[in-house]
Amino acid sequence: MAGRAAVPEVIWARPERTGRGPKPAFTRADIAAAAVRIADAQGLDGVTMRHVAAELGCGTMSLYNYVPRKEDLYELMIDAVGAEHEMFEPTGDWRADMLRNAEETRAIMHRHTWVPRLMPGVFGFSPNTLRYLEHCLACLEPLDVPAGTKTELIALLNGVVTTYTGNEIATAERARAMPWSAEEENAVRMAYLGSQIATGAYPRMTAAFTEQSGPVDLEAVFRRALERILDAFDPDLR
Amino acid sequence: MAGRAAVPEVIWARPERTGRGPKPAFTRADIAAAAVRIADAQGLDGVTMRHVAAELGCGTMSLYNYVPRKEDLYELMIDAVGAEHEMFEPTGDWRADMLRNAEETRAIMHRHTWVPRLMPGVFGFSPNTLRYLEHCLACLEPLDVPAGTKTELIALLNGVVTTYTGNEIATAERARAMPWSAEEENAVRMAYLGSQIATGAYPRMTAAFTEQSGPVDLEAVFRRALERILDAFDPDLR
DNA sequence: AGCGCACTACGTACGCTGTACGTAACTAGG
DNA sequence: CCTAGTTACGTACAGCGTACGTAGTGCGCT
Repeated sequence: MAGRAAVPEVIWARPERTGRGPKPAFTRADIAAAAVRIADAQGLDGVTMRHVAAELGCGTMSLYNYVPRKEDLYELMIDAVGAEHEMFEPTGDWRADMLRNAEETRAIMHRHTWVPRLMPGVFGFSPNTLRYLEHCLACLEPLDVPAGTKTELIALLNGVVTTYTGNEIATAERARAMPWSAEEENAVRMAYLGSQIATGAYPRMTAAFTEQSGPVDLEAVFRRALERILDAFDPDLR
Repeated sequence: MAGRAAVPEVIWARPERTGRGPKPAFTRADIAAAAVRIADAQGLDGVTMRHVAAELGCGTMSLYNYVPRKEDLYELMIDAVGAEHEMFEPTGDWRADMLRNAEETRAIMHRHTWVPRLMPGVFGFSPNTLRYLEHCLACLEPLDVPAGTKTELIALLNGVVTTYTGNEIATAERARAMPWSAEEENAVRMAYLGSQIATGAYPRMTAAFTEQSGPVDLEAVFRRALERILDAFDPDLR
């Protein structure tokens, strides 16, 4: 009856230390940093409670004193890389500022390629997430639309950045970590795609594929997508 | 040296049966259907090789005759639900047609709530994915832009649909499956958010939050996002 | 016709995961 | 000073993906 309550927890709401008992050996930041280090070096699958504990030099189960569930560890990681955002002074040009924010997010994801895989699952408003949102709203100050619309712009832009950069990274990662080379992988997939196209069942796709010359420039596609989204919110263009 | 080659495989390129030996007990469609049934009933985490095999009534390792890696099972699943797309006759109104496609994708995802979680990882061009792309291109026939731009439109739209519907589902799922109620969860999160806002560190967020009255209508936000993206590609609006 | 081999079927086993639980050491508050 | 709340962490368990070995089956070739 007086057992531990089955109550939801937001890790950010839980105090970092409580005063009684031995002093905690680590801070939350230590733990996040260790997990990020592992994820950067070995990929997200290397982030296990055992590995993080070993990286910190403590027993596996000691981690659970700081992080009640593994999911919370992920939340710590996302918050940690959120600190890498440069919260620059808004210039007054909201389009340029938001583009800069987007490019920076993309750069962070390329530094920490596990971020896009983690983003969808992480929901909480961590401290650095809140700081970033506030910064985006500051950049959007000159934009004369309701606050709700600004929120929608930020969400749409962030979603697209995550999706696109995630794709870029997935494409690049498939090369690494596989026992075969990127060329082989591509060759096999393209051979299959070619065989499908050759059946004539997909005439329009065939046209689209043969029309394009050379490999797709993913970065250019990304930037065009950003511009288009900004266009869609720009009152000067309607 | 003459061991099994470490060569990439596209499951769709691998023939479904080869004529020699005993007849396979299942088709790929059987397996996909079983996996989808489990995922619908128990969630994606219920989809394990053991469970799928049990659902089919065969030994766990027999599954590996049909599906070399679990990842391929996921690809089968995505392809299976792709068959639920209605490939209607294009009306000539590309905006309306693409909106219909997007809404249908959203409906499919709400029927199979595990799809958004799986989408980012699945890369291959499965038969039904190809059919759907072809159908989208057919819908975009009246749109007078280069083929590459059409592809970008489709990708952007699909990405947004996945992201938004994934969010809708994640929000709804958090209520289920948790040992606490959605109200409790929300209360705790909102209490934390309120405490953060109360610090005054995020004035613009505070304004945005207090300005809005009532809960956010996620579906309306979704539809606005779609319209904006279509706007961005509409030559009649530039 | 009959042999051989490619294929299906599947039990066992291994290394790994998240984490529940119990116990020992430690320190701040009453 | 005592005691209650913490930290620390070893052990244990259920479950995962899948490598490997063996037995049975039936098509294709000689």
